[in-house]
Amino acid sequence: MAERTPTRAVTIKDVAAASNVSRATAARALNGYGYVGEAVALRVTQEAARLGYRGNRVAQALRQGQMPIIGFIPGDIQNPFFARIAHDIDVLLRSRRHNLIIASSEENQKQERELLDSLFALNLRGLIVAPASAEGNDHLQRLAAEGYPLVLIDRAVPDVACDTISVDNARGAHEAVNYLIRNGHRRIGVIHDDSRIITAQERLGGYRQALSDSGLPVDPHLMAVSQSTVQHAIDATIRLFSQPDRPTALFTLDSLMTTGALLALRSMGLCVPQDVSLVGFDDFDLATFTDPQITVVSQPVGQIGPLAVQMMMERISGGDSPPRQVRFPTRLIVRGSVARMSQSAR
Amino acid sequence: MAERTPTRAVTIKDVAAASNVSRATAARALNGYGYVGEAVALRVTQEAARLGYRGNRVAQALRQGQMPIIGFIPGDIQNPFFARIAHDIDVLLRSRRHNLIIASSEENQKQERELLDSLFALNLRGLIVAPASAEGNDHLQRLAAEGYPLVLIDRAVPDVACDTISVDNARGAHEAVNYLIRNGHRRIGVIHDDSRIITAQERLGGYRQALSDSGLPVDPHLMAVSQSTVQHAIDATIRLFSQPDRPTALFTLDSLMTTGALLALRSMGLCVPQDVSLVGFDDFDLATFTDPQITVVSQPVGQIGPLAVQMMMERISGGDSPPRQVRFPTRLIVRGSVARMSQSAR
DNA sequence: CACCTGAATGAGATCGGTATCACATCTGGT
DNA sequence: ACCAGATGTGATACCGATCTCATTCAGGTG
Repeated sequence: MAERTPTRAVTIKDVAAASNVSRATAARALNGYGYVGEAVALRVTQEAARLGYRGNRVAQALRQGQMPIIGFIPGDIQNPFFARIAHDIDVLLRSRRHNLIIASSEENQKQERELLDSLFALNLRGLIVAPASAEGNDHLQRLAAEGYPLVLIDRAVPDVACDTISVDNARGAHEAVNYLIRNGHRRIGVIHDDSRIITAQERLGGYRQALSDSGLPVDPHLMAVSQSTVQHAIDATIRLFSQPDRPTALFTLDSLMTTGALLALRSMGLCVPQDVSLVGFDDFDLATFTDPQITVVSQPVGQIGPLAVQMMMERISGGDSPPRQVRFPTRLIVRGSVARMSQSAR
Repeated sequence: MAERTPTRAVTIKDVAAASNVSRATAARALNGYGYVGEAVALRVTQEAARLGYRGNRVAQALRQGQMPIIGFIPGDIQNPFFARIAHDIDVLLRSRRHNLIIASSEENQKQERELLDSLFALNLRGLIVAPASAEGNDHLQRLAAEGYPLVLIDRAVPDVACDTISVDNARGAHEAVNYLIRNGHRRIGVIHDDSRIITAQERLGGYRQALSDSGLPVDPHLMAVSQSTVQHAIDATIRLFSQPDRPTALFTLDSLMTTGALLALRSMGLCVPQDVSLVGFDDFDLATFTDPQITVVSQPVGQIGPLAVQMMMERISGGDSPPRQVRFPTRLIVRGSVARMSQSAR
């Protein structure tokens, strides 16, 4: 049928020639605008189908100014949290005839800047970003100020006026720690990371606040610095629980740290929840896989992607309403990893 | 500084005007080809920097025929196996100044076809695909025949002549089942799926072959049909182990099924490995998280992405050597989930 | 019957960058 | 002094699709 040299694609010129009309008329027939004769329109569409014509998106994009593509810069695509969101965004965008480019910043702001530049140069329609750092976001600020479609997810940052979707980290952490306190715990350890990721800062803030609200001291000996990897969390947990007067409960700031803590506690021969109670931030597969299952603060992962896409599409189609800042509540899922402290043990 | 209206980007025309040279000269200076005077070159690059000029990739792509983008169609981006590969590909492509578009087929061939079309229309430089089905791959075949840069990963399919990277599924499965046999097991169950994914078929083939090689019968009662989800695997496992003469060992064809099997066995009060020995195909986080840890057939995940990128870049830069078909060996990682059958128990 | 309106079409500009070609200038060798 | 070749620069075509503008022709109106 369609006689095609291997390398050359069918252009609108070919269709026009095959239909004995001009390029302009062919374009009108194929895109259905302006005046086109019925017979001609039919002929053109048939020829297009016969030749296997597919419009060249690049040329269209040049004319119209942009590619039908949205960029997504998550903190780390291998993190199930972001993988899930990426998947949701991808599916929804596709249903709106757009594509998604994913480029992971690997929690590195320098890389984030580079990615931003490189994606921006592709003339995408907009960007969805989970900023790697709470500070130094002038690159985002500039984009937002220019009115470029930008949606921030998971991590709100100050001074950047754009649509933002985040989670109430402070309150979630507060609730988790408070739950431990209500169960009689007084020495509550925390594995946190010293990075500039704002979610971690907010969660640590919630931990501190919960302690002070109950009149408990914020003891530096109970706070172990880690990074957001399983291995670092293992080390930090071991450090924390090798102390003479060790915590009776532990709060971990994300799922990787929770995993690390579990592995470390097991290697130290400490049982959850008999020896140590545990609450983690962010729900994850493993949490229901252990025995007992882990009590966690869960985030509404499934709502973030869809809302991000909705906000993005509104921006793209010219909505210039003031930026929306949505903050989802978290939910404490009580499972079996917290034991009630007896009075005597305090 | 750079006086920019919000919507209009800096073009090479602006740079040329600011430098008092023609567009052609500006282009030469910025891309470093042809003859350009030293002083002029300096002036142009400085003006470009001052104005914040970023080349328009879309225009470049139109001229040169393609976008500096590779497409990737995995079976399921939420599967850690593919997430890992996607990440590797992304990092390597970026170091070669390319971007990656990921579009998950969700193991659905129809969707795969649609994605292929939609990505193809974007004039990408090439596609990396994990075909959803072993059959009906005329869409891939056509692309390969045209000489379009195409690399198939994880799943080799017959009749498509292009670079392919896969894993020796049959041999891996054979080795796993053989290991169970050597440990005295005779009634070895398998959870398989009836889908058209070729890896599953090959692994099931290895299971069958290992049994026949040892003179053991292939008993349909020992084979439970599932799908590649945790929930389906749970059901299949329960069915399998509710029979009167239940298996003493179980082989699962992928990590999701292994997870499901573990959950099901626990819910039935069966202990691994005392009551049932278990070997799974594909290593995964959970496997080292359980007690005892699970013996698995591991695939060289970390090698697939890099090799795929290498092959792709060779194709893009015009290499027209005959298609390479690389098949990686698997490795049996012996951990604690297989018990030796005593003679008496047979 | 001149004039207008709407339908149908083609010619050509345009998007931003790149590549070819032509023109000018300069150098050095004979 | 003259020409070949190297060097620097601008004009212009081109990639493929779209859109504006001009043109043509049919039919209706005063």
